[in-house]
Amino acid sequence: MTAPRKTASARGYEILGPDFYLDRTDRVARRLLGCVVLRVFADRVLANAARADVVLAGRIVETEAYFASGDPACHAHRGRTERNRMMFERGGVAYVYFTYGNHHLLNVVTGPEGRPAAVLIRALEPVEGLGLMRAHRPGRSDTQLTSGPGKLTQALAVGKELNGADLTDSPLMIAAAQSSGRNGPRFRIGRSGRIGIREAQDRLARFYIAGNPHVSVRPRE
DNA sequence: ACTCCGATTGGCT
DNA sequence: GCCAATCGGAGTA
Repeated sequence: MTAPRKTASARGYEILGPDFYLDRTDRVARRLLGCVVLRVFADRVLANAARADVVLAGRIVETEAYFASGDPACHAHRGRTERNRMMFERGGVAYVYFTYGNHHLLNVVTGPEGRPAAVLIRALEPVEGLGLMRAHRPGRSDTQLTSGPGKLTQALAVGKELNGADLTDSPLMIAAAQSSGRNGPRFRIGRSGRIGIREAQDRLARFYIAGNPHVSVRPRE
C-alpha cells in the first residue's frame, strides 16, 4: 500500500475498490456522484516545520460518460492512439489529457481491459484543502474553484503525470460517498446532453447533483 | 510536413 | 453573449 493510501484511510476515507469501475459506464458515471476525489501530496513541510501529507478533497457533483462503442464523441471512437491509450486499460485508472492549449481534463476509466470507456469528472464541491486550492486558482471565488473540468484539475494540481494513475492506490484516488444517514447520501440526480459536444445530444450522458452550486453549467431547459 | 480544431476558460461588449 | 488564448493530437482540408 502506498503512503497516500495510508493517509487517506487514516483520515476516514473509504477508497473505492477495483470492482466499482467495472460496471457499465453510464452507471459508474451516476454512482460517482457524491464520491470524493482525493489528491494527496506526500510529506509536505508545514508552517510549523512538521512534516505531513497534504490532502485535497472534492465531492463529485457532475460527470459525463463516454462509451466504448457507438459513441462518436469518445476519443477512442477511431481506435487506439498514443493519447487515448489509457482508455483501453482495465477500469480504475485515470485518463488525463490536455486540451485547448491550456487545460488538463480528468477521466475515470471504466470497464474491462480492451473496452475503451471513461467518465469525465466535470465538477467538484471543495471539501478539504481549500487553502491550497485557492492558492492554485488565485483570485477566484470558492464556487469558481472546481466548478468545471479544467478548473478542478488546476485546483487539485492534476496534470499529465497522473495519466494512468491507479485510482485505488496512488496520489490520486476516489473514496466512497460520505454516508449521511442510514441510506447514504440523498440528492436528486439531474441528467442532460454532454457539454461542449455536438454529437449524440440525445444520449443524455451527463449526470449532476441537482441544485448544487458547484455544477458547471445550469441545465438549458 | 501541414492544417484544423478541441470533453475550456476568462475577459470584454 | 461573444470571442481570443494556446498547443498538441489527429487526420490529410
